Amino acid sequence: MLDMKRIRENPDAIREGIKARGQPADLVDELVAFDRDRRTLLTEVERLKNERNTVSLEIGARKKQGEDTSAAQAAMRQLGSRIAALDARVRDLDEQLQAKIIVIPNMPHSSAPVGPGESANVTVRSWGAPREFEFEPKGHTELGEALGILDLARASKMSGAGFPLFVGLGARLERALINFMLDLHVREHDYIEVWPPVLCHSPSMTGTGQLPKLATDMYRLADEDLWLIPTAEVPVTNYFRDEIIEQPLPIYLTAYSVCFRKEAGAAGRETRGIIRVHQFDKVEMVKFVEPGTSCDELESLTRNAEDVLQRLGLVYRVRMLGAGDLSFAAAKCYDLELWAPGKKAWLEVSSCSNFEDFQARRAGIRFRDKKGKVRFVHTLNGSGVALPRLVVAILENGQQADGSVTLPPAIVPYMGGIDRIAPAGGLIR
RNA sequence: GGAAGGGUGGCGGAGCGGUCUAUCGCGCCGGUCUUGAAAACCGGAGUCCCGCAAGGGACCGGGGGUUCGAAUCCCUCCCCUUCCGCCA
Repeated sequence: MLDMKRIRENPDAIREGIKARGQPADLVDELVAFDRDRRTLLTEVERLKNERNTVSLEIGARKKQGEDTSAAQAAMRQLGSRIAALDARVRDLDEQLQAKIIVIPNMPHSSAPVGPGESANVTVRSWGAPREFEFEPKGHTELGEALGILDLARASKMSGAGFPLFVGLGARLERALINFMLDLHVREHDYIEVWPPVLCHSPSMTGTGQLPKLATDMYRLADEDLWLIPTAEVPVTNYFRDEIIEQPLPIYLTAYSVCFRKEAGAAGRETRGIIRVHQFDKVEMVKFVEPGTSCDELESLTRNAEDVLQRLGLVYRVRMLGAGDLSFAAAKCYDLELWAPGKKAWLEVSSCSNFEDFQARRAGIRFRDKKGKVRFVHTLNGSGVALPRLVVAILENGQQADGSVTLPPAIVPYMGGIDRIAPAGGLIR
């Protein structure tokens, strides 16, 4: 959420920012008009309340003297109904204002390139060289099913299309990767581990910016105000919702969680395999930092995510998103994309974003600066990293001519010493 | 799911119709003293909104009501704690 004062004082800059995202900016003018009306009414009703407070106090004093105050009481009763009417109008304007301001996206950071959609995205660096294959590399679905570690047919029997089912060493690989990533962030990157709820209510979803815009992309329980989280960003960022953080910043939190997404707008895209699924595992990193430091913190957050990929020896590139491709709440974002040689495509496994004070304002997350003044923190988060696509890259990169898959050395200790998955036929341990 | 008790400033905790301008304690900030710190003493400070300012208004879990006037009385919803039931 943007500061209303900022919109009031720089409407042109706000309009520019929204247009850079490729969205219509007419809401800004409505907002400015509503805000002006609200302040006029507010000034008026506050004047009347001051009068009521003063006179009511006098009435009390005069009654003690035994005076007749019925005339004054009648006048105040009338004033009271005027106040009630004005209060109702102010509240109405407040609600409309809130409904409008909550759907205005964050302003793109000045360093984010401008251009429609994905057109302005740029590769800022890349790591590793794609492996040369002496045979035609297979896709992860074929590999996984042949190895008996991925069973999409049975998954759909349980839950319908779009759900992963890992079996045997596939399930173990999933668990090993989660542990590997959490250990890395906790032991070497100074994050504190959190194991959060995967159902969150509307205030939390609004706090991080999933609501109201993404309501149709999320699963919701039928009888309660609870949603299945699309990312651990939601519960972990809301850790400090409506709080003034009393401990020193920055604070780094990391969490594994399962994530749920309807992918409603993605019908027909990536339907085969586990590249786009309704449920997936992810390790998330979240930062709460002082405003002046958030740019640098985004760089180190991104390096933390890259570290996962480098230790696994996977080829990747870092893309800086243009304004047109930024998510609703982000001011700046780097995507990490893994090379998948079977699919011959780059797969997004992490989005590292700086939200500046946009989420903090919605969620009421504040701190005291050096002068003791209460201010909004800046929040950041990034995947560190998302699992299904990571598994895709590991399978496709590690595949051998005989159909087996060699695992990255870094994960072998987490696999109990197993460094290779070979086809065995049937259910195997 | 049932019963009881609670939600007050960063924390603890008073207040139960009008000097509430929300007592007090802890913690916090500044100062005195000290080589430095602690202690002691003195002083300061809740959050949000409107206003150039002076100042004004709102906020005692949320919403509604009663009243000239509500932290205080009434209704309602939410949350927390304890006990019972069920349960991984």
